[in-house]
Amino acid sequence: MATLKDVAKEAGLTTSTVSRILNNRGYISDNARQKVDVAMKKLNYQPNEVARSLHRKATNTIGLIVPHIRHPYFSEMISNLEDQAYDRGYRILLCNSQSIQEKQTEYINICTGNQVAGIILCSGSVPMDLFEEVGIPVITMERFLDNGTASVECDNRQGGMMAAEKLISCGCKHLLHIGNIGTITMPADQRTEGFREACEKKNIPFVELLTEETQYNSMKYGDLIVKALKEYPETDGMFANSDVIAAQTLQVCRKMGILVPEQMKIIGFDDVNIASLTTPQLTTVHQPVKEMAEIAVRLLHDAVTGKMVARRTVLPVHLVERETTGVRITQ
Amino acid sequence: MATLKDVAKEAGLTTSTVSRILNNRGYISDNARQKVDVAMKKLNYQPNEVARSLHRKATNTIGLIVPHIRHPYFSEMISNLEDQAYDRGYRILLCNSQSIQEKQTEYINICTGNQVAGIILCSGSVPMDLFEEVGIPVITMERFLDNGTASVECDNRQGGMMAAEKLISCGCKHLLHIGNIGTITMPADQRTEGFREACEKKNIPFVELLTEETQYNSMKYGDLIVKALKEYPETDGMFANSDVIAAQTLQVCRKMGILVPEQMKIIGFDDVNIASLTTPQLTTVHQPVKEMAEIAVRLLHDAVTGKMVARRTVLPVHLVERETTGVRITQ
DNA sequence: TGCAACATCCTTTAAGGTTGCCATATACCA
DNA sequence: TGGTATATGGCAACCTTAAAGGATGTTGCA
Repeated sequence: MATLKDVAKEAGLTTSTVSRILNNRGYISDNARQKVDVAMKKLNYQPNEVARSLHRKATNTIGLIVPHIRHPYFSEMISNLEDQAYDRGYRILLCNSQSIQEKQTEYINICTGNQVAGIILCSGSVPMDLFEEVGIPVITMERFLDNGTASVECDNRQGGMMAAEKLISCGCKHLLHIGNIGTITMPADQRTEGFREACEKKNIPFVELLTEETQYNSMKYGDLIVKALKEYPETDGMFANSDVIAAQTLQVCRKMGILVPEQMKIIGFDDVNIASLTTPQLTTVHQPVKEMAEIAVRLLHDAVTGKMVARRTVLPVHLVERETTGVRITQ
Repeated sequence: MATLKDVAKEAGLTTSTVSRILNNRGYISDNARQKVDVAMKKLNYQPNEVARSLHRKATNTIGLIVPHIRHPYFSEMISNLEDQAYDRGYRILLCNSQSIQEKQTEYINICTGNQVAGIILCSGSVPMDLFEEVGIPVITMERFLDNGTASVECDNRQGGMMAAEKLISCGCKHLLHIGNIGTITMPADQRTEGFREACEKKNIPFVELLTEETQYNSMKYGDLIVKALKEYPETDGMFANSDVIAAQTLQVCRKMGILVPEQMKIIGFDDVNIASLTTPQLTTVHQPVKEMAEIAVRLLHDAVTGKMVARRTVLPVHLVERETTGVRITQ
C-alpha cells in the first residue's frame, strides 16, 4: 500500500503539502493539487485510517455491544444502528456479549483499547465502575447505567398497560404474563409494571412469570410455556415480553389444541418481522426501533463533540393489532 | 488514558522496557516487572491498539460485508462469524451494503483504509479489479469472485435436488420454484439448477420465477407470490429459495384459502429460526451456517498467516422435514 | 590471574503514516 | 521598506514496538 510519503515523492512535494491537499487545508496551488492528484491515482493511494486515528487520538468507530445478534429484535436494532452510524461517518465494531459477564467486560476493554469514539450498549448489567475512568460516551439502549452518558428507551410501562387493556377489552378474564429475566434489572421490567397496574385497576386476575437467562440466550421458551399453560389452564389471555416468546406460545397452543384467538388471546412485544409471519399473525406492541437507533447515534455523536445530551430519552410505543387478539384475516 | 510513557515514568523505566514486559520479550528482571505491574494498575493502563496496529501495519479486525443484517439468514451468519472471530482474537467491523453497489464499494475502501486483516464478503457482485491491488485476503460466502482468496458455500445444487425430490415423492404434480434475483449471479442459483434437473428427470412440470432486488432488500415477496399463485393455480408444490419467502407463501396461501400441506406442499431454504415458528412449520433445506462460519474465519486466518488455503469449500446440506410437506404435529 | 565469551538487563534510536505548528520563500501592493 | 497573501517545507508529535547497543555480571579456559 502506498503511503503519503510515496505520493509526496512521486509528486515532488513533501508529505505536509500532500496532507494539506488531502484535507483541503491551508494554501495550495492548482499546480500542486494536480501533481498530487496524478500521483495518488497512479499509486492508488488510500489514506491509512489507523495512522490518522493515532494522530487524532480517536477513531470514528462505535463499539456496539449486544447480548445477541440472531435475536430478531437485536438484528433489527443492529441494522438500524449501522444505517445511522454510516450516515454520520461512523463504523460499527460489533460485539456480541452473549449475556456473558466476562465477555462483556472484555469487549468493553477491547472497545476502549481500540479507541472507539463511543459505545452503544444494548447488553447486560455492567459493573458500575467499568466506565468511570473511560472518558468515552456510553449510550445505553433499553438498559440503564447510573454513570452512563445517556439512555434511550421505549415507553415500556405504556406498552405493558396497552397490552393489558387490550386483552381485558377483548373479554379475557384470566391473564398470564411472561416477563423478563428475573435476575437482571432493566427498563423492560416496566412492561410488567404497566401490565400489573392496568390489571389491578380493572380488577382482573393475572399471573406473572419470570424467565431465565438460559431461555433468553437460547431463545427457547417452549418448556416454560407448556408448563405455564398446564399450571394455569384457565388462562385466556397472554402478554409476552417479546414476539419471540409470543410466537412460541402460538406453537405451544397449537400442540395443546388451544385455539388462538378463540380460546386464547396473545400479545407480543417488539413488532419484529416474525410477528407478521406467524399464523395467526401476532398482535404486538411496536417499538420504534428506527427512531431509537437514530437518537442513540445522534446522542453519541453529540456527546463526542462535546454537546450537552439528554440523560434519558423515552419514546412512545403503540399497539399493532393483528390476529392473535381477534380479527381473522381471511381473503 | 495513560500511555506506555506514563507507565514508564511512574515505574522509573523506559518505554521499551515496559513494552518488553507487556509483550514478554527479552530479558526482564522481577524487580522491573513488579514496578511496572504496580504502575500499570495505578494508572489503569491499557495498551493502545491503534498504535500497535500502526506499528504492525495490520489490525486484528475482519471486515464483514453483508447485504442485510435484519434478514434472519444473515443475522444467523453474522452471529456465528462473530463467535468464531472472537475465539480467534479477531474483531468484526460490520458493513451493511444493502445490496447497493456504491455502498459496497465504499465499504471495501473503508475496510482497506482501516487496514483490516481480511474481508469476509457475503454480499453482491464486486467489480473484479477492486481487490486486485488490495493485498488482503477476501473470503466469500455464498458468492464467488474470480480473484477472491477462497469461497465457502453450501451444496446449493444438492439442496435444490432434495427439495424437488421431496415434493415429487409427496405426489406433487405441478411445481413452482421461486428463485434468486435474476440480475445477480451467485452460487444460490445452483438451487434452481438442482431443482430443475430433478424435475426433468422425473418428468414433472415446473415453473421457475425469478425475484427482484427490491424484493430481496425489503424482504417483501407477498405480491409476487399472490401473482404467481393466481397465474399458476394448479400449483401443488413449491420450493422457495429462502425460508423468508416460504413463510410469506404460507401467509398468502392462508389468505387465498389454500390449505398447506393438504393442497400445497412448501419447502424453504436456510432453516433459520422462523422456519419452526410458522404454522404449519416449514420443511426446509438446512444450511450448516455454523460450520460455514467456522471455516470462513479459519480460511481467513490461514490466509493472513500465509498458509495455503482451499480455493472453494462446499458443505453438504440436508432436508429438515417439518409440516409443510406432510405430517401435522398435533398434540 | 587475565581475558574472552556470554548472559542478563536496560536504554537509545528509529520506524510506522499522518497531521499541526512554525519557519521559509516568493510575489505583490501600499 | 514593510506588510500581507500565497505556497511549501521541516520537524515534532501521536503510541507502540523492533533492532542495536551499552553496561553490568558471570562463566570458562588458557
